[in-house]
Amino acid sequence: MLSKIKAARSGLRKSEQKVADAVIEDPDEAVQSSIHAIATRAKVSEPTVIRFCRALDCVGFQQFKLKLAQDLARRGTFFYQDVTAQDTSKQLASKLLDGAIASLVQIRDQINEESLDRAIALYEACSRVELYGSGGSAVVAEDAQLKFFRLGKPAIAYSDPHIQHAAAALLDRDALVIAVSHSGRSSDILKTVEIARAARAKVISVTATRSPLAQCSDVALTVDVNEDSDIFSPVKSRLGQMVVLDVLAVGVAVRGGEHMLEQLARARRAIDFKFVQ
Amino acid sequence: MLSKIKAARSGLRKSEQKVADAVIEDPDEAVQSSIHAIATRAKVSEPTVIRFCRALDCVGFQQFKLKLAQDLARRGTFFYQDVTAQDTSKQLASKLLDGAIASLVQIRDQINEESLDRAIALYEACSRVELYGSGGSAVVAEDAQLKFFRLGKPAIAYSDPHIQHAAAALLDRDALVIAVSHSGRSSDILKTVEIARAARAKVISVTATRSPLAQCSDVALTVDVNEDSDIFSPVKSRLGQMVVLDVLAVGVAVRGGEHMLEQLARARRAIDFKFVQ
DNA sequence: ATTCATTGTGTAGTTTTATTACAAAATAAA
DNA sequence: TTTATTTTGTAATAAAACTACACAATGAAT
Repeated sequence: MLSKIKAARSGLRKSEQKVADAVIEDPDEAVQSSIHAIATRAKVSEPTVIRFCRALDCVGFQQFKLKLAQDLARRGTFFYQDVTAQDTSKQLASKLLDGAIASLVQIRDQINEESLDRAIALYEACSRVELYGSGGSAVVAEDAQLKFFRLGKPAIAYSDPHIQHAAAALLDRDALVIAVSHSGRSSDILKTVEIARAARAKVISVTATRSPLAQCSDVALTVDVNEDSDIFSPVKSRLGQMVVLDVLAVGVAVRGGEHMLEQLARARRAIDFKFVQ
Repeated sequence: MLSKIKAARSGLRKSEQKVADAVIEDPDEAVQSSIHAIATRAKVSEPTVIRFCRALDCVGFQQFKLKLAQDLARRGTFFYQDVTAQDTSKQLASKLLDGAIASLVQIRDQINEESLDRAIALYEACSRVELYGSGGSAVVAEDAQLKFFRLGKPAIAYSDPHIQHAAAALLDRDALVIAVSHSGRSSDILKTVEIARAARAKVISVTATRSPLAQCSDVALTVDVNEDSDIFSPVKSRLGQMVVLDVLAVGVAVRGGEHMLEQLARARRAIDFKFVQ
């Protein structure tokens, strides 16, 4: 709703724009105000405020306020907070989970559909997949390997930079590399990708926007997350990377049709077989 | 707010309870209704509706509606939806991310503070940590190893069940095991934990509520997630497990005071050093 | 069982808020 | 400059929210 106001602003009449500005300036105030209060603040007449609401596809002021309130509620649900030594365990957990949730919300709102489609196309065109990630990203690469090797083409993950170099040198034009790196600035992974591209392999990177790694890959699936806060290596971006790779794998699976879904179901049953009870 | 109404219901007067019931029965309708409409539906007078609002710590009906609306907005934000073959990539990604977010919200709302405190205490009392997880859970165990080994005590993750057995047999009463398993029913991990406990090591499990694994460990950090939908091995519970272990590690770090935080900062800088630019 | 006190509920009226109809002002076109 | 059109505000109306107060119900004490 707030973004809708911003988008619609230029298409509004002059005095309606004043209302838009007043609302944007302090939305929290706006949801608690009456028409009169908003009209006064925006220095316009009361009917203008109603016309403003109608221009935004609301039947009246009340509905506008309701929509705005819900928008604000969604927005402010999971906000990042620093943990302090005084927090109880419960508070600590809530804060960290809120942070993680907020970062996934951010990723959801930033999905680049085109990149995703191109990534799926690259997988469909390749004959095998190699996943490279070191340190924390190794975990993500391994997790993704588990998904991709069930999709029918060989998939393998390497976490040692030296082995990555060697493996990359042995790739060919039918190979697909998925390079995972939080910062996209680690010299190891950049070198590996350079080698892989020299061997004419295709490269999908899962990394930060506009990072060197993103720039030197065929498709970049970007995962940008506010990490200032993480005490350890970046958990939040790791979660995001895992989900993004899950999206890619599911995307491939869904486009693979019945046959592929059946194959996946079989793989799951084989694992469930090991459970007791 | 809705849960507040439910909680307050019994403490309300008879006719106010009628209002509560009317609101609970159809909250979405309620947020769009006037006092008159709600009063009619609940078969009470209009002032009763206002008194009902006041009983819930709202200054008036408008504020009540606003709060309720925001509550509903938060509630219905991320709901799980199955992916279909007709989805665009964008829809697919949104659905999967919503599902992941919903599961983290669920975990946040289910945190057991007492378990968390006891888990922190177990870490503080131990001299070394071993992390066991196989298959998908191996990834989680490895990720956690990265966190825990920075906290000052040796930490090692094993993903091969046979090696887990052997390692568990060599533990002593000062060792802490962190056992990760989605289902908590894999016979391998149960056997491993049995061996570890026979060696008098302490066991923290990260698994499903009331699973065999949860029942045979000293502390269970439970991660319950609706997985019906996952095409692959359970991504959502894996995310949840990672975050829960992050909470545990941060909890330990925060209680460790300045010294420990400084040590962690140093570890991060050592890694950042490798980046280009 | 009856009275009195207390609590709960509704009626009727008041105030505030939202909305409409219309007229004046501003803008653009002829 | 005139005319048509759009934009904006004024004033009136309708609707909604709220208040004051009176009546009803309940329960405790005689």
